[in-house]
Amino acid sequence: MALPIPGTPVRGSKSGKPIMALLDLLGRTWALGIIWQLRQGTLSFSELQACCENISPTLLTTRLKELQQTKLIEKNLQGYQLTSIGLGLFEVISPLGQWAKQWQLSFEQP
Amino acid sequence: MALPIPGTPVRGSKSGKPIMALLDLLGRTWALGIIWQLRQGTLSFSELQACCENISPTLLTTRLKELQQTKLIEKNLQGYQLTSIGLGLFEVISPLGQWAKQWQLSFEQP
DNA sequence: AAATTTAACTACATATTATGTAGTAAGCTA
DNA sequence: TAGCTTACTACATAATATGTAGTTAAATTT
Repeated sequence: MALPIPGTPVRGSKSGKPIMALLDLLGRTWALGIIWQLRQGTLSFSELQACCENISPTLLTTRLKELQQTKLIEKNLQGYQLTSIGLGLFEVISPLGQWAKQWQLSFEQP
Repeated sequence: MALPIPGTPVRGSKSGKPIMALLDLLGRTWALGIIWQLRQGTLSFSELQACCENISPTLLTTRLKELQQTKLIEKNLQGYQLTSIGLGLFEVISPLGQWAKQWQLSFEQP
């Protein structure tokens, strides 16, 4: 699938509205999970693979490339880390952790 | 794929950490897009289909069921709307709209 | 009331993505 | 140099998504 670069046509928006590009990118399997796992620093390819419940190396390679090309992560000598842009994204989505705990309660106390 | 209910094993976490269930759910094609489109009220099946760049009816049906079962959306006479839980989720992710605009700038001014 | 239209789906064949195993390449380690 | 380890790539199989063509039921028109 074509990379969802904001400003270009993506799934969900021929106009390339940046939010649509973002939702396309984050909606791809494991993309959010990878960003979440990198929140505390660098992880190597195999560490990421382990963190992400043994995501297949094929898909991990694909997602890492996409996230690099969209400037959310970058590679360093030790592995992969969030860029400053990616860190900014994580800060936006980090409240999801707390929200998810509340969500869980609605299944336990129906 | 099994529904990602927090507290049960999901892709990414055998322990069923609620954040992992959430990332699994939101990482499915169009799930985030559907939530985003419902932010301003009720949309019918066909309105959603149109909003989501002609998502296939098969997949829209599947996602609507998943999002209902995970309590994020509900059906009413006019169509589908966010539940109060789903609205809470939208409020958490709504800053993505503004963030995406900043993200776009990094592609225009490299 | 019968026929037509419309909205909301479902079925299914095709196409695209993801998985999982195996293998390759490059850089240490002994 | 021979054997590890890490980081991938290749590829066959399996799971998902798409797109077209129905089907069903309710509303509207005639």
